[in-house]
Amino acid sequence: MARKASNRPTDAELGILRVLWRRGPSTVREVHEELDRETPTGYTTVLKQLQIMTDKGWVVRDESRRAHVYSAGQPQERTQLQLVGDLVDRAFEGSAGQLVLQALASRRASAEEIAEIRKILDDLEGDA
Amino acid sequence: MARKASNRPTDAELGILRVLWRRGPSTVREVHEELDRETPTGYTTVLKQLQIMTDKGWVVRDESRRAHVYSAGQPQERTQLQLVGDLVDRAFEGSAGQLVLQALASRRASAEEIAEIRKILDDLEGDA
DNA sequence: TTGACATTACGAAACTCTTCGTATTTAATC
DNA sequence: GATTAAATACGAAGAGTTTCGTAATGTCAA
Repeated sequence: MARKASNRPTDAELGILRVLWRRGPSTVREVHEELDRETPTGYTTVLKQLQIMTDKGWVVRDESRRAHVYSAGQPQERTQLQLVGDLVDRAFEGSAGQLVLQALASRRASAEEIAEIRKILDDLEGDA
Repeated sequence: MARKASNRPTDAELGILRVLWRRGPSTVREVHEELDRETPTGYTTVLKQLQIMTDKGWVVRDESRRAHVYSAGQPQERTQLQLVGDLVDRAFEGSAGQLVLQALASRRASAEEIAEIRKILDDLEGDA
């Protein structure tokens, strides 16, 4: 009796991806140091996660040096896109507009972001 | 060695919440019939989930009749808000604006929704 | 009251996720 | 080559999720 794999990074995996997005390619030690500051974590825990994430394809590993170097397997934007699309399907019946409304209603967006959002809205209406 | 409870509905739980949001208060049989169309599921599976969700507080149970009647424990919008906020924190470094940009870049929004989004943007800028 | 049948309760199996201890390997240094 | 420090590999434990079979219970009708 299993659940089907969900095609999105788990919480721990996303925590590591955040670090890699910020730092770029990093060794286990580097990832661990940063992660350990936010959330105390064992070194081998991070190592194991990175190994698992390599298998799953979330990160790629450069083994050319003794300390392997890991980096995100796909651009940050692509992963974010997947996550948003997934949430739209699971909680908003496929309506991105509804999700946007909830997001804007709840949290601050910067003036620059608001301007960018307007531009995208213009483009969207231009097509229609 | 545990992961900490994540304060958001799991996939199966969200599937059931979607049904309750659409149908309103429903018996196990009603939820099962609808869910089974999209994703074949056993009756007792749905029952068990609803019992678990009752414990977790995601749904409330009316036992006044033989066939218990379940309904969502909080408004759809509130759960959606939690989910969006959670994703903003976990994948967008707290920036709702970035999430909105990704959402709009990826999926269609209706003309009505776009108009509504513009209105919210106006309000946001009015405050600032 | 006694079937018959629907419904709920209970419990466990199969699997994933997360964590980390211990063992092994690697590479530089003596 | 032997020693040593750092890094990786392995494996397993504990918690949570998802699924469902089977048992117990409730309800209506004959």
